[in-house]
Amino acid sequence: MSNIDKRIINSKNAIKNSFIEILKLKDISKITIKEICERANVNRATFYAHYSNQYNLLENIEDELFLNIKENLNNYSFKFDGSNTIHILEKIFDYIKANENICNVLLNDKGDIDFQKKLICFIYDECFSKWVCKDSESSDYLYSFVVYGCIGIIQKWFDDGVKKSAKDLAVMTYNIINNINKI
Amino acid sequence: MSNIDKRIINSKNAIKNSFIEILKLKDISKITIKEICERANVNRATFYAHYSNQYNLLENIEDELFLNIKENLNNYSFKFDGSNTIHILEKIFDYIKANENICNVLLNDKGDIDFQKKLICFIYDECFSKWVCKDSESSDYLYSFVVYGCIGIIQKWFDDGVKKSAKDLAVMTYNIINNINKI
DNA sequence: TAGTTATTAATCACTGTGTTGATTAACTCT
DNA sequence: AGAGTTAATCAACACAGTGATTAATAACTA
Repeated sequence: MSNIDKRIINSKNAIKNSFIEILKLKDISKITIKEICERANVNRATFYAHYSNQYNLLENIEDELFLNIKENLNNYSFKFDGSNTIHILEKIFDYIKANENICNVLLNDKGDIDFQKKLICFIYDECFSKWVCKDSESSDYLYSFVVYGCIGIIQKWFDDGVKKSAKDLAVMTYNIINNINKI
Repeated sequence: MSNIDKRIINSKNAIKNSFIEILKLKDISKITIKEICERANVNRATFYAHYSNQYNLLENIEDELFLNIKENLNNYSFKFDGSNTIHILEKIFDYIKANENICNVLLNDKGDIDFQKKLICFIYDECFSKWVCKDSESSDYLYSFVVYGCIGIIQKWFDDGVKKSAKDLAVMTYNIINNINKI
């Protein structure tokens, strides 16, 4: 998995870009390998050399984005102790906004909810769960409620054309979650 | 669209049951018309006489469930004024639990999120929105948060094996939403 | 029971799949 | 810059599922 060869990089990028564009137009289940390759000007055999199908390709793109978001957070020297949750949220939303083209496809209401869940769980675990008291009876349900609620907020954000600033969204999200956790 | 002919009823039921069973095992995009028909002991041409594809079939099943839930609510003479929200929620959850076989497939985390959204929006609009004050600035985001949050609760319910009673779930849901709306 | 109609089995052309082996082109490393 | 490596291409392949169409048959309604 060296991937230093320029040909590999080029092919993979062409395939990914083609796929993202088609994903804006139709559901992943309706996308064929054939049309991905035609748009990417890449032979079908080349696709199969790198990916097994469109779902595996999506998985690769999602993993990449997830890593990038994590890496981006590491650039800041945050303490994940609840003292600056709003700032962490703001940085994450900033990154998403800065990479709107791909994030829109992955995080809007047509995107992969499993990936969104994974992402939100990571954020929530980092930002909130450590300092939120746990009532064992209904805490699992509350957790599920909040995680899905956050997915709803982000999807709404994209539905709105990403007009709201990252900071505003961070403050709003923080307030809602903070209020809930007082139950 | 008379559907009085027993042959039609039988064919459609066989197809639906077969489909639901297969849907427990794999994603809808991986399901072929061929295998639905083989399991249903129905000719492929019969399938196409009633449905255009697996997605159209799912749509039919979803519409049917949605109607049934609404009809079920009409059996009770509720006032939708916020005075008995918990009881309405309980009846809905009761119905879902009573029809667990099909509801599990449609409402779990592998189910169709668009349908779940439609269902929750209906419930929320009936039970809550009429008597909740609207702050125009962030109310849309709050709405999206709550709707998705409720989806999360129901999915968690199924993930848990539907052990919690409908009443408990209703009370819990009511408390969370009620608390949020005080923001 | 007569008349209607849903279902069936057997076709059809077509599209996309995943793989293969030989050829060509592009890259890396010294 | 050149040798050796390897990725990409191309054509061909068998295969599976699609959606539609036919005539024959079976099951229904009234």
